[in-house]
Amino acid sequence: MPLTIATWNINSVRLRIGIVEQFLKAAQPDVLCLQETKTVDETFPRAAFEAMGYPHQAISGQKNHHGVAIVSRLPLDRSEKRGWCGKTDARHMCTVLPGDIMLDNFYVPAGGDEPDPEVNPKFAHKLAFLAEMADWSAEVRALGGRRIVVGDLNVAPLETDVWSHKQLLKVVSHTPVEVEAMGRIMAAGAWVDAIRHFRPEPEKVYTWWSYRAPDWAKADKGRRLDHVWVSPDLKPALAGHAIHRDARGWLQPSDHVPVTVTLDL
DNA sequence: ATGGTGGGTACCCCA
Repeated sequence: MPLTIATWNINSVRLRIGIVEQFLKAAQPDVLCLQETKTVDETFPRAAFEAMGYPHQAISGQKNHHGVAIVSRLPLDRSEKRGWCGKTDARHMCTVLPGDIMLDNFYVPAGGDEPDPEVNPKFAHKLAFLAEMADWSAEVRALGGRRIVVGDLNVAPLETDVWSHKQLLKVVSHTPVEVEAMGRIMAAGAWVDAIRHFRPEPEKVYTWWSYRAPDWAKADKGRRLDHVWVSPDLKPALAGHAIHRDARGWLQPSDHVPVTVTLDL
């Protein structure tokens, strides 16, 4: 049985519900994980997703910023949010899919502009969040079971995850300290990078292009900030993927594009 | 080296 999971930093789900519908019609994922929904739960467009065939919903929003959600054709069980770094930020939602597959949807702090935790508390928060994810991954590895992590992790870990490794060494998202922090998560052995399973280096792979570039497609100064990881026991089930680059060119786009992974279970 | 764009909200935060 195929299972397709999508992840997309939507940068306001209310503003972009139209292109979300466009994406769902085209890609037909079973589950869509959103980040940066930017709405409290009361004004999340529940009915629109129901009408599109996604009645099962696990939502964690807050005013102004952040916000994550999982909407699904399939029933969701034991959905819960959890605080990270001792904060109540809406950056994580967990649920269990049919077949006992645990799904975690993350929105890792972007980290501000200055890549120095001593002077920039946002960058310190990002590093602390990634460190907590590493501890959590070690626990997950010990527990075992079928698991999927998706989200905007705001780190482009590989040299080929950015348009210019050299020019981004001091740019938040690709600094050595962040890459090492993500390396410690992966060193726990809990995760297989599903996108790089399908698209190994040295191919360049991007999921985000800045709004500030006048011609994003021509300049193509992208970064791979959005990720899908699966537990090692799901690696044999990895059946396909897509990076929906065309969505960056849609009307009023998000700066991130949807990423889908299909498992054959 | 700098500033470029976009979203939410309420005149400034965050990405």
